[in-house]
Amino acid sequence: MKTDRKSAPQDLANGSTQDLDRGLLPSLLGYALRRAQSAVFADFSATFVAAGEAVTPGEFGLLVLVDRNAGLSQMAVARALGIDRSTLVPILDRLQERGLLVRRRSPTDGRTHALALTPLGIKALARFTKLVRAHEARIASGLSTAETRMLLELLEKVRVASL
Amino acid sequence: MKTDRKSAPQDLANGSTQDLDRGLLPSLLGYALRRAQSAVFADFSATFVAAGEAVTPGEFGLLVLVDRNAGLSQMAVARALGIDRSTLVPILDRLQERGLLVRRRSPTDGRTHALALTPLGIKALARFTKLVRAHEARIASGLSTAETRMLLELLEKVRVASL
DNA sequence: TATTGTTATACTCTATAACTATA
DNA sequence: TATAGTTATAGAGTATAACAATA
Repeated sequence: MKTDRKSAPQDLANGSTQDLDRGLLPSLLGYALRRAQSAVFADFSATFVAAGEAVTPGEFGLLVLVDRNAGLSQMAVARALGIDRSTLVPILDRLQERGLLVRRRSPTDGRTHALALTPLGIKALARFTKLVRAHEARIASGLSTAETRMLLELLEKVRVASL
Repeated sequence: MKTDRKSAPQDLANGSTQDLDRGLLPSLLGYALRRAQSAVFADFSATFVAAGEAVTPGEFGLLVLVDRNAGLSQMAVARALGIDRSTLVPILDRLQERGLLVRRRSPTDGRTHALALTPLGIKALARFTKLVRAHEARIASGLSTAETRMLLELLEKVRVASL
């Protein structure tokens, strides 16, 4: 396949309202994924800002993980999230400063911290979960339930194939 | 729907190989999108590193855009990419330092820059495009062509619903 | 020796605000 | 006045390397 450079349109210079030629980009899965992700992230942020809350998708995922798995270590969380252990430190610092989560010394292994939500963190997570459900309903509002299920399956197939 | 906190499993402390309980996360579109994106991004990076090239998905998209739309201004590119004009500056700086792209003064509007690929940039983009096609084939390798087409459509519906 | 968490450091992406040149 | 591009600055996310405490 060729890049087809010759068929480029005329000079569009600056603030033209007309659509740009995106070439092969619209046929790329990676590009569609990035654009969808970006729009979904914007809706997530807007949902929380509108409710006077401040949580990122990553923080929400972390809170759910710690809530469901008592006494998780930082390494275990980092592995589950696919990030470096050093990356996790400032994220936990912030959550801890906000009183949502605590690092306890593990009684069985002095090197690790047993992570746990505080009572405040548990209540906050319940509020966040409601907001996430509203957000999810909005981003899936253009899809039937069958399509939503299908999309989840296809995304998982892509994820596995990309590992 | 409830959060179903009671049914959480036993203490998993640290480096347990066993899978964690991710609660409601696997049913969330936003979460599936983030995880797929992350894996796809990792494959993109690995593909370029293996070929001795260094381009991010964002840089590739920018290069395609400038290639297909001669004389585009920075504002037009920023709008098309959905980023602030100030965010674009260091990205263009890097591409220009690498000799792939130039900022020319627009003859018609002294405030704007007409962006264009250099001959080197055009050749580089051709190489990058081949790598992207290989990368795309890999991430879509778990899908039939019908599924790939379907996934593109569903992602676009999600993007539009999230705006 | 190996692992966990932390710190120091660095790079990218993102933004807002203020500045300049031009319209 | 308004717009385009730049700079200064700041915050979040990502990483690597080195260190202390513990195993």
